[in-house]
Amino acid sequence: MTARATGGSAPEGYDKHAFEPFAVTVDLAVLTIRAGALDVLLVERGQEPYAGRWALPGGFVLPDESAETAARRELAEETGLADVSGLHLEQLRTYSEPGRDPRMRVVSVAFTALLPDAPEPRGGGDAAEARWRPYDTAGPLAFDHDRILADAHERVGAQLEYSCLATAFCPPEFTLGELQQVYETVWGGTLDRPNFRRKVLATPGFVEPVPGAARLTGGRGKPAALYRAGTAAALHPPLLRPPREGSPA
Amino acid sequence: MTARATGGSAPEGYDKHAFEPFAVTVDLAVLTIRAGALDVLLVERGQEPYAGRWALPGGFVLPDESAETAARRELAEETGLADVSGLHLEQLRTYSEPGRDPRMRVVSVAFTALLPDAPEPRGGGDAAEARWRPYDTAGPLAFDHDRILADAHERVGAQLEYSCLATAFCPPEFTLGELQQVYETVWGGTLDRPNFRRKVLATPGFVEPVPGAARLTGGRGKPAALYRAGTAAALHPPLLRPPREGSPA
DNA sequence: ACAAAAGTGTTTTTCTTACACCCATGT
DNA sequence: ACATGGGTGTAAGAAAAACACTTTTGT
Repeated sequence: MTARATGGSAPEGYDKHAFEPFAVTVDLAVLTIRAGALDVLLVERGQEPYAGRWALPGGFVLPDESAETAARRELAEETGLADVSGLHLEQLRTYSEPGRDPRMRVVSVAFTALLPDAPEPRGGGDAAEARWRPYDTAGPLAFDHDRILADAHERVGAQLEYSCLATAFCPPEFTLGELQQVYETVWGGTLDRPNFRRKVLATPGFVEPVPGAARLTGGRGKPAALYRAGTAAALHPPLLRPPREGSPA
Repeated sequence: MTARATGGSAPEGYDKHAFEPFAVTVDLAVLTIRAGALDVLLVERGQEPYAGRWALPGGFVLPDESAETAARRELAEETGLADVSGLHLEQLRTYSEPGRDPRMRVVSVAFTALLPDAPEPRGGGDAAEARWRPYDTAGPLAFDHDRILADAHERVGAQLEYSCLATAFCPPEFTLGELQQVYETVWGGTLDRPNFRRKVLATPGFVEPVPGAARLTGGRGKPAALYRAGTAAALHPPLLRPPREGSPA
């Protein structure tokens, strides 16, 4: 809905300052893969509450912004990247428990952002310190950010199954080995290389080969072919996570 | 994030009434299946803007409520159902475009709700009129509710593939034919009954048989066995939508 | 007897899986 | 030579799709 009286409790006259206001913010779970590990961007809090604790980057939605616009602005500020227009940014969900910020009523729209390479954050804005931290040892975070981060991880893991999202973790040109590493890092297991390769190449629009020559993978081994992200968004059929031991009947 | 100064634009002193407030509301896309068609709950607007137009039910989030709590309260008010505690309610996403309500800044957290049978809405609250409308002829709705409704439909359709959500459209005890109708109605096609049956029964925890006897389906035909919703939440492997003609390469 | 809906069986095809194996490069 | 990672092939098994067929009810 939008502003309209229901339930007999909400104002109809729109006296904009008569009722208890909600602050609306965005929180960002910015994920990347560095050295084969899933990392998350965190900022150190300077003041109470949770002073000295790490938190997800974020900030207020300004009066003329949508949450998406605010999220992209914050992403640029916190990472220090010049161009964030091509980066993957997606709404996760909204957190609105009354007590989640002890000071006032704050409703926060959370986003997940996926980055390919990972330059050290430039610590823009006024954030005391911004830094990449391994996902596994990120917590405990301020506020309800542990939960937000866990939700983000779960969502990204699920999206890898049925969307082409994995390419968002890769640079513009990448090898199939790098793409496979994305899956293995987020899912936390290993995949069969020949089968992974077949599935990816059999999905139209997932990746497309780059006409140029092959590249070294970092020294050893046969040079790998380069691919670009394709035009497809969905994966049909999906690339299912290998079933964990013990879960099936 | 939560209230914290970033980017140099947000207040740090928390003068709760000094800045332009955001109104926070919930919008509900309440879906059900009636007579083999997908129906959505709509309310008729009494005043401007969009007076006389149909809209999704919803309302303000009260100062001590989470968005989820507000959504369930609105659901009870608008449907007139005595007990909405068991009904499926899930956050869809948040809509925050600055111009989506011409009067003031309204950020709305949208939810999807799924109902089994469908009593005519009792028009609780102050909504002038509440009514079930076929999904296909629901629009055009007020505000950005066409978009919200379309997003809800897409989300529910996708969730049928990899979750046990379909049982939320069914009464406590149902036949496999009814369950199949849910899929066919939401997806808009036909499924092969023997194969559907096998897939459902092969998925542990999706449905479980009711010890009692068989029931008539409405007159003709062999009485069908009754099932209850199982304990599983996810569907492994998923029940994939039949690919539409023309989409695969 | 017939229509309608539930339920079972079977065959064909497709996809997944688990490997074995070769290729190209750096040390 | 050999370790390392890229890439190809293939045979066994599992799953999905298509369709024929039987069962049980109401009219």
